[in-house]
Amino acid sequence: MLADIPKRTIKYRLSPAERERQIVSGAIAFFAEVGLDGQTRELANRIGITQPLLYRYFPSKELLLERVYEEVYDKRWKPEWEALIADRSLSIGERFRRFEKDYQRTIMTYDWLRIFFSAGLKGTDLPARYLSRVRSLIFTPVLAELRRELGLPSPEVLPLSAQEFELIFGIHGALLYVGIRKFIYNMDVSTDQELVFDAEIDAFLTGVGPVMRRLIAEQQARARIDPKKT
Amino acid sequence: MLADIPKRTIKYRLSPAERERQIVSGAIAFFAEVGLDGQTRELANRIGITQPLLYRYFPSKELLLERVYEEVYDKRWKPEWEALIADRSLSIGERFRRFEKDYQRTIMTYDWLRIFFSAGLKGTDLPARYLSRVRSLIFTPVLAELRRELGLPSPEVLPLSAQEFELIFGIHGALLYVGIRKFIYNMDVSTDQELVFDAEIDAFLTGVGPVMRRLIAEQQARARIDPKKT
DNA sequence: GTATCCATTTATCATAGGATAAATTAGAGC
DNA sequence: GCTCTAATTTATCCTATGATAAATGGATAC
Repeated sequence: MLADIPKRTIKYRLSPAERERQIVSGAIAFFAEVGLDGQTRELANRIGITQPLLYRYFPSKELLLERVYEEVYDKRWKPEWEALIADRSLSIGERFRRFEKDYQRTIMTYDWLRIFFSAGLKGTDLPARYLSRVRSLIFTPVLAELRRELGLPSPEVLPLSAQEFELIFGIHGALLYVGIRKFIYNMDVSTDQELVFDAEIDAFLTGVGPVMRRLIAEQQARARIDPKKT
Repeated sequence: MLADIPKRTIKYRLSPAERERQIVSGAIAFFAEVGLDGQTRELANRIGITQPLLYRYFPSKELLLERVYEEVYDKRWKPEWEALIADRSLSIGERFRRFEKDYQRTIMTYDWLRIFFSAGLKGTDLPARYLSRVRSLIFTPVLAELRRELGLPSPEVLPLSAQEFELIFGIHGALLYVGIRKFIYNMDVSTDQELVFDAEIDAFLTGVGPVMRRLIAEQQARARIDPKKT
C-alpha cells in the first residue's frame, strides 16, 4: 500500500441543509424503487447514514414522504405550460403537441411515475389532486381553444362536457402509457419516443375535430328535445 | 334473550376444495385493496380463519400470490377475442371496437387493475408477460388487417414496425386510462364508459388510416435511400 | 357409540420495523 | 489548542410479521 487512505475521504459532518437535501434525494430514489413501504433502515443504509438520523431531519416517515411528493410533483410543474396553451400565435394543435411532448418528457421518469402509482395504490389523494390541476389549468383551456378553432360554441354558451374532457384524457393517457409500460410494467419501449408522440398526436388531432363536432351536435339535439337536462 | 343463537350458524369445517376457493377469493379482494405487501394475519382475519390455516393450503405467501395471478389474469382471458379479430365478416374497425369494449369491460375492475399495477411495481414480470400475449394474439393480427383494409403492403412483404404497434398501444392505453383514474388514482369517472370508449375509438379510427399511410410511406422512402436498414 | 382422520386452532419462534433516549465526537469559534 | 455546540451514532423499546410445531375437536365410517 502506498499511502493510508483516510477512512473518510468525503466530509463526514454535513450542514443540516446539505444533509437534508441528501436525505430527500436518497428517499426519492429509494421509495421509487422499493415502494412507499420501504424500510427506513434500508433507506438510511443506502444514503450511508444511520437510521435514527433520519428522524433528526424528519419527525416521521410520513412527513418524509410528504416532502418527497412536494419535491417530485410540485417542483417539477412548469408554469410556462399554462402560458404555452394560451399562446394564440400557434394553432391549438401545435400548442397541445408542444405541451404534451414537454410534459411527458418531464414526468416520464422512473421516480415520477413509480412514486405516483405507489401513492395511488396506497390510497393517497396525490394523483387525484395532481390530475385535477392538469384538468383545470391545461385541459380546460385546450378544449376551449379547440372549440374556437373548430367554430363550435364557446364554453360560456355551451359548457364543456365530460365527454369532451374524456377525449383529452384519452390522448393524454395514450402518451402516458409509454411510460407506464417502461417504468411500471418493466417493458422495453425502445422506439424513438419523439416519433411515437408525434404519430399519436397526429392521429388524435386528425380525429378530434369530427368527433367533437358530433358530440356537440348530439348534445344540442338532446337539449332541443329536452331543454331541462343539459 | 329468546333463544340461544348457536355460535356458528354457518358451517365450521369446510371441505379442502371449498376452503381453498374461499382463501383464494379472499386473497384477491384483500391484496387488491392493501397491496401485495398485505399481511397474512389480516388476510386470515378477513376471511374469518386463523393465520396458520393459510399455510395448510398454501406453503408460502408467494405461492398464494401466484395462485391469485392465475385466477385473475389467466382465467379471465377470453379465447373468443382472438376469434373475433379474425372474423372478416366485420370491418377491422368494428372488430377492434368490439374487442376493446369487451376487453376493457373485463379488466376494468378493482381487482384486476390494482393487482396488476402492484405486481408491476413489485418487479414481477406478470404485466410484461401479459402484455406480450395481448401484443402477439391481438395487436399483431389487428395491424395486419388494418394494412389489408387500407390497401397497404402485407406484413410478410413489409414487416410491422414498432411505430405501428405504438399506435395500437396508444388507443389501448387511452381506454385503460379510464380504469387507472378510477381504481388507481381513486378519481370519479362518472361518465358513461360506453360512450367514452366509442368516442375514443371513433377518433382513433378516423386518425389511424392517414397516419399509417404516412408511416409506411416514410418507411419505404427510407428503404429506397438506404436499402440495408429497414 | 366409538375410533380415527384431518380440518382447524393455540402457542411460539426469529426477524423486521418505526420510533426514541442517551452517548459520542467532529469541527467552528475564539 | 481548548471549548462547546450540535451532528451523528449506539443502544433499546415495542409491536408486527412470515412461518412452524403441537394441541384440539368435528364429522365420517364401521
